[in-house]
Amino acid sequence: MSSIAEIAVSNTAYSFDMLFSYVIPENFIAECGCRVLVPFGKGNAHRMGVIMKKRSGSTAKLKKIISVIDDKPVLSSEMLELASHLRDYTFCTYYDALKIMLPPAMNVQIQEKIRINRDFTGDTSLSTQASELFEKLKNFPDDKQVNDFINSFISENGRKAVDELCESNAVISDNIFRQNVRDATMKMVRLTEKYISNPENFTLTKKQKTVVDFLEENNTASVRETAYMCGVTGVVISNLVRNGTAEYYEIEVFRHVEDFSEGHIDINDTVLSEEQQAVYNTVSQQIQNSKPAVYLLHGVTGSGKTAVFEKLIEYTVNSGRQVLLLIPEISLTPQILKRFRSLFGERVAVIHSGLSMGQRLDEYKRIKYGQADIVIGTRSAVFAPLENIGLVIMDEEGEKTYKSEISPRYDTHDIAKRRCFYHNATLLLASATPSMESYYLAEKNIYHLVRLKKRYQNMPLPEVSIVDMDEERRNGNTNFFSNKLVNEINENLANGEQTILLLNRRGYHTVISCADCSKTVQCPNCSVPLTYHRKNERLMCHYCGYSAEYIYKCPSCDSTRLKRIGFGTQRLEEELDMYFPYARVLRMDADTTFSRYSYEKGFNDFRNKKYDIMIGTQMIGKGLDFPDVTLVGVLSVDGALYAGDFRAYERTFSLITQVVGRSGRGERTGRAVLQTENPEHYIINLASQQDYENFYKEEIALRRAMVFPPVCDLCVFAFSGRDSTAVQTGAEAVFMLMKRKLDEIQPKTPVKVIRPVRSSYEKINGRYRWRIIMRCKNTAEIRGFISDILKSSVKLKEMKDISVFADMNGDT
DNA sequence: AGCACGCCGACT
DNA sequence: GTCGGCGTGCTC
Repeated sequence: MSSIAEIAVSNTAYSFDMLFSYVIPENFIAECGCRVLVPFGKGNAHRMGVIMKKRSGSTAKLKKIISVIDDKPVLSSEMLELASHLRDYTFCTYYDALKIMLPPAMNVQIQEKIRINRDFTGDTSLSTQASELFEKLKNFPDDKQVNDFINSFISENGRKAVDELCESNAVISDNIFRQNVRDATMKMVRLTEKYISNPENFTLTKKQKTVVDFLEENNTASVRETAYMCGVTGVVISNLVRNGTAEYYEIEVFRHVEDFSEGHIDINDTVLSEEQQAVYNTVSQQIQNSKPAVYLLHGVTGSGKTAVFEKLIEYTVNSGRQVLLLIPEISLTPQILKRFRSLFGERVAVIHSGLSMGQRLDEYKRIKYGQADIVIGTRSAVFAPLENIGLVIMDEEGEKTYKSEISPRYDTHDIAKRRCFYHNATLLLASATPSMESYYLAEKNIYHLVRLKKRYQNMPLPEVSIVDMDEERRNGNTNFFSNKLVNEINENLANGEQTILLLNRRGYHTVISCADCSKTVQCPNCSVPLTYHRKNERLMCHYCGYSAEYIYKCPSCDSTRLKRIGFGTQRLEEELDMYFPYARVLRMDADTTFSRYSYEKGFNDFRNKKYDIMIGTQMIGKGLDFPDVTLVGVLSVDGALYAGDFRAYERTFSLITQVVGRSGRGERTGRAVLQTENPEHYIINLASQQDYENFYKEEIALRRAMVFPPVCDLCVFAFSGRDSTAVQTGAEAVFMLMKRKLDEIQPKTPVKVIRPVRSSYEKINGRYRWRIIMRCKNTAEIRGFISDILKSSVKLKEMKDISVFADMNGDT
């Protein structure tokens, strides 16, 4: 008879996280995987928990479960086990690990409501504090006031007396579960009728006036957008609402997920080429074998990987098993969704962050109850509650969005692999530019490598020209556009063909620099320069959202000789105007990010040939399929090359390869123009030839020589805090601790700890950041060491007010 | 992270 | 004499 539950409790710190044992009261039905409510800590505050294990044993001194939330488990035993794994590998708490497996709507908040038992007839055994409290409570006329009083009583005196009253039944405690239902709406603001008819009745401050002017011009906008455009915080807007000038209302967003299908498409209309068929045969054979295996599909851009996926998915679901298709980012690949809904209809469930909580919950249920056997989604969809997986596909597997940057800091590859192992399923990783990690494992025959070498229908690869911008300058052209690129664009315009222009993000931003002291204007909260935004004529910080008015005087030396530098959007605009005055140009700005579906609209308009040229950053270079694009220009490929971290070459290669691959996907051969200051650079040359194999050879030699992943693992210990020297001191104290402990344990695999350094942006959001990088092998022993360090570092006095986390193989 | 217990200074 | 400061240790 098992009567004890081992429970993962919410809101524990990593330093004391463990499974806590509670008694399951006899009349409770509480299975593993059910959510429960438990008393926790000295104050017995109510907390959420999930039952991880059950056992029998002495129940002495254990607290009791208050209530069981689910009558059936919400998490399978596979998921519970996966949560423990996640905790061991990513150094998070049990509860954090469990939380990402559930849709956010299931992450309920508990609110305790206490009401008085009017039938209670006194109890002489009550302590004086409890009976005094009870006497006071009796004087309140309604439950609401009782509850309010008790809450303030608890915060002043603790819950001892209240619990006593609960125990003796003098008051009754109910737990209300509140779901975070901020569902699918966007907060909008508009001027009131009252203001519009009599504006003279209102007195406005300067900032309020800005907002009102903006609203008069635009009628209505989202609160976020209004704040952004006017350079104010939400407070100004809420003041306007309070004095009756403006009003809030809500509109529904993200509603378009349902209507994705464009009528039924028959999968039999998809005909595979010989090469595609060969890949299909190999992988489907493996799925039939029902043995866990990983395949790496390296297919050149435009080789028709999606068609192979479709056939494999059909094969898998026809054999009664389920499929998980993971994609790097949903807002850039709406066509994939459309396509799969049209092919497979209601069997497809979609999980991504753009859905409302209600929709996510619905999709989760459809998967859980077996109504959907094909799941498409981003990173977190790898935890979809499928119970009979046959195939997991990771499209564009080298994309960095597959690595979580927030706790739990997991890598989707690991989770997918583990789930495939559990389900005897096949994992198919696919990319035109596989990650070094995956290709390395394929080379070692741990993964099976399959290839698509030809473009679909044997279309040739784009013809790539590399333009030396240095030489261009020597010949007197100091503009952003080389003569070559201008000629190519003109040719496209004349032929009615489309062009994509790619800028690197760093250059795209304009920063303000002083001609006298040569300092840039910095964000007061973050150690990054403020960027100039053309749209609202303000200076903004991309890390913390700080916004300031445009300045004309250098903050350091008071000089007025300020200049805008960077790949000025302004100048770009002017040059576009000068060279291509009649072209229809679509700009996919970073500024547009606050309405993510404006991307989609933009892409659709571009696809429908409403524009001749599309300009944007990284994001337009990946995964999109525009059949009429025959020219791709990269204005400068250099920025990414010198990003400074060890993955810079890999990312540059991938970016160039992918963007060049956007060109010539329809019937006409594509061209690409790469502008660079380093025309001889091997990365650029290899990428222009789409020569992944040689890139890999060069790069792996480098990684071997320098001892970087994939030949070893890198664990980053990231420190942050409000005081800059305290963060450094904390990091140094932990560094000493690490050295000492390493000497003690003498690990079996080599470990090298590099002394603390400032993070590349030292200050973000007012917090200073330092890091320690550790070269190691990700073994159980090393993970134990990391966990131990994290737990013991919170006890160091130097670490007071400093937070630290460990990230295995994340960004350095 | 909270929360209680415990040991030293300024105050009616 | 006591109220309250925040150092220390624990959380089933």
